[in-house]
Amino acid sequence: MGKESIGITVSKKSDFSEWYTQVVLKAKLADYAPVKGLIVLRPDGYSIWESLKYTFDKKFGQNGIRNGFLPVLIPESLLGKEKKHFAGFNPEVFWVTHSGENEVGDRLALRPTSETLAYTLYSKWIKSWRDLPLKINFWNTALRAEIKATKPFLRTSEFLWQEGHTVHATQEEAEKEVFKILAIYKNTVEEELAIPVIIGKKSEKEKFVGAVYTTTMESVMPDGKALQMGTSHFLGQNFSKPFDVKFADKDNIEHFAWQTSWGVSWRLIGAMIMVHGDDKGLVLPPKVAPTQIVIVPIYNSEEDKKQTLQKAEDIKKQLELKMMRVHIDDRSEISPGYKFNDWEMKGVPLRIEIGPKDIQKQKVVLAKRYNKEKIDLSFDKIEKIGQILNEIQSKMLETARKQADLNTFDIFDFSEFKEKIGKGGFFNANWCGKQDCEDKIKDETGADIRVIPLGNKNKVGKCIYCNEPSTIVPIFARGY
RNA sequence: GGGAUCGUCGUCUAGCUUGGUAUGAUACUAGUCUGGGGGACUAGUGGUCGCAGGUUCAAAUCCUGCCGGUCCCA
Repeated sequence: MGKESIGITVSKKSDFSEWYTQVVLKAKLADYAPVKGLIVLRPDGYSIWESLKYTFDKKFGQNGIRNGFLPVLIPESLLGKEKKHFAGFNPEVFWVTHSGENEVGDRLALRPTSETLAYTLYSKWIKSWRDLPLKINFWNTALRAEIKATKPFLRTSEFLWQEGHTVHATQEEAEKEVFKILAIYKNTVEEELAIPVIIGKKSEKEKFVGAVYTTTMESVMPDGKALQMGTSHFLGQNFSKPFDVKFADKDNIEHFAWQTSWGVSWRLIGAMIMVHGDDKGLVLPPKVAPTQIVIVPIYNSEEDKKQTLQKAEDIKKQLELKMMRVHIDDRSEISPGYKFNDWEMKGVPLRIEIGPKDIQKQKVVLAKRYNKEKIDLSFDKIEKIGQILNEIQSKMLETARKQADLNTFDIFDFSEFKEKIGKGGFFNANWCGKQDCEDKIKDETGADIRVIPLGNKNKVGKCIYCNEPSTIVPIFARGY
């Protein structure tokens, strides 16, 4: 196997789909499981997830949300209680029909989502207005059988996610919660993963089955397709009624509660790979990188080796004191060049090269992954590395934002829309609000309404399809 | 939902048309030399050819079914 097949063998531009799969496998984030549509997370992949979980937990906690845990099996009778909800999920539910040799009475679903189970419990737990609000988040996996072609992190039959479920005494408070969560999602994804997103509402057609409305966070990927990166739903009383989630209010009258549910999944990792990766492999934003800095010591004689490794250790300790995640690649059997390529494929944000020549000049060579820049840094400036990592983080967001802007277009003419949609992108287009037009646009272009951005009001125009007057400007795109 | 294509040591692969106990590389192990962008030489380990049937004296190769991967189009 030559150097061609150790690294990524296709370019991101010419064969995006193949490129993506290779990066996931070769950067050792994940591998395929023996069952169709399931993947295994390897330590570097799981570490990114843990980092996101840590940040979300902190922010959820500040908002009065605590974590709980729900079982994976849901009886059919429960899952079917809210009819539209059930109809929406039924085609992709995995069913457990046997325990050992015996058939189970009520079939058991492997949870596709936990609303029905959580709310059965909530109805027991909530009696009084004093029990509200109830805000619990669950970190778990959900199972939805994917018949179509699967893709690691983006479309798998089981995925890691968090699902939050809150209950409130008033509609106003519940709706406020929906948007608070959406804001947490947006700022976390932008600050941690350096991916710019657009938040807003889904159309009636695209909303979560069972919700009153769905808010969403969407981003345009480098191949021009849209990726839904998280949703926060206002459930109204649609579930509290069938599940009997009610409480005695201060007026001593029983009321049905108002509810929300919301989630993000490991799709966020998929988005990060697509947005930042390049032809050499993965590029990790420093904040979520399992290893932020790799030190490659270079030496030949035994004496040089000792001296170089010693200095590398010193630098490592110095950086670790500042809470940076550092690794020294002291593998002796492979050459420095191999290591450079290896760590670049794995996306480590910064590389420090140090050898006898550097020690003589009291400096190291610092290589930045995201723009391939190499600079000299003297020993007494080592502590500046923290600052450099922060700069990289913000530059990456900036670059991603420019990329997204280049993939976003205002469009006023339907035939022009049909022509341009082939190349992908986000299209801002006026829409009359009728589902009929939405359906026909989808039929003729393959694009659907990804998001109706917040604060988009009174932009007077004509519906791109039927030419009726319109004040709504959703983003149309083909999605993942 | 429709179409195409693939599955052989850890990885990539030759062999399949025309059946006869599997080729090479890389990785791995050991040693020597090397070391600032995917090193060199020598020796060694590793595969019941995705799974299950069938045809045959004989199946990686032919037939049937299944499982899994990848890509393209709705």
